[in-house]
Amino acid sequence: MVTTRNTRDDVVQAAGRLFAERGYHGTSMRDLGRELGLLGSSLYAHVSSKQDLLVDVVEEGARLFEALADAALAEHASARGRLRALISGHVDVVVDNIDVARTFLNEARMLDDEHRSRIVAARDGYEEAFRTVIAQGIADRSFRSDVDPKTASIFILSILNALERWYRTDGELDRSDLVDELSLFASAALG
Amino acid sequence: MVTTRNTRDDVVQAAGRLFAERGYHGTSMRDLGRELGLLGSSLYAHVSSKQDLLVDVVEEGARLFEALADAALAEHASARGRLRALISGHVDVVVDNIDVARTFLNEARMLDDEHRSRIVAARDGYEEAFRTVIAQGIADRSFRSDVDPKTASIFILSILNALERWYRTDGELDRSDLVDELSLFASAALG
DNA sequence: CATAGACAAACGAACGTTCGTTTGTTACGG
DNA sequence: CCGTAACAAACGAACGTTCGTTTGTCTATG
Repeated sequence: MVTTRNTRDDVVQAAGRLFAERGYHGTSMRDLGRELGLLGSSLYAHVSSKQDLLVDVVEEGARLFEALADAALAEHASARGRLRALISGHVDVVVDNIDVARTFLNEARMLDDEHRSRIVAARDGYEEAFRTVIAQGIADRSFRSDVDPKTASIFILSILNALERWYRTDGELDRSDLVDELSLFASAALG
Repeated sequence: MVTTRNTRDDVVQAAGRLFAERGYHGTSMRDLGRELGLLGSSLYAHVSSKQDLLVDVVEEGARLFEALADAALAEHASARGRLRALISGHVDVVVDNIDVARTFLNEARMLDDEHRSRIVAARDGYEEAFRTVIAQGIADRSFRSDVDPKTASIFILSILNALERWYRTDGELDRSDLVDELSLFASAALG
């Protein structure tokens, strides 16, 4: 018997998995218990409410994306370098934390008002990183002058945020090919 | 008192609105009844189950996208013309049927296996229209030869499918400006 | 033209089930 | 042996759905 007892992190991770697959409202505490081999009521030894679990998963997602943006901007100076780092980092976050990313992207709206507004702010900040980098590239003539940084950043983020809907690590396209395709597409679009 | 009685279409439309806003599992029959000024139980004079409502809304979405793709391909011959028609038509469908589109895009996975596979097939067919048009443009040298029609079609559709998440008719960007921005971006990306 | 019958829409109460959560108790690991 | 993880049972509320009945409207017939 190598089975150990469950920790809070086990519970949060399993919650992320089920929230990603079935949605927050499509997942019951008993479902989650079954996933971990225990009763639904036993989960309350680890968390104080179902909503708490959603908060934990979504805020972890927010932290991952914020950290990636900070690192990308710190480690690169040119607009093209920064954009590629944002894209590559985003792919890493989604591929390595698929359940957290899916829950962050699709279930954050189920949060109560207070927590949701914090997440919306984080998301806005993340989008701003893209917008700023694109504006930088327009200013230094790396990118075309007729692109609108606001819509262009939304478009590129739309592509990145949709990855969770179709990209699977066991498909034909490996991670670095995906980053290449994404960077090529974005680069061409920005001129 | 100008109140009239509700029809089945009223119920389906209200269901689309709530499913889009709160998700299928986040909407109860009593919520839906309240939206129409009736009791939850009264809805069963119009539909036979909650799942039926989801089927109705999602299949309407599938019909709208299929019809748009057929029209775009029939009315244009060139790759660029067809792509712009696909984009413009997609924007029309999303803007004019926002609740249906959101439910189609986000809640179709809540369908039972049988209905869901029909919807997945419809979605695949829709994506194929984009892929074929891009391949056509590569073949006749309208587009760059180093774009992959498969990933490019996914990327463009990712942008279009994300519209429901941010585009609002009361914002700064009107519909034709949006279509221009989208077409410009896609055109530039494809070379 | 009046009226009885058919019909659709809605009600209100209740069904059995599941929901999130609480409580009290037991067992196991450090 | 203490503390935490888990159990088992139970709570009240909400869930989707069914039932018998009422209401209002349209239509066919006498």
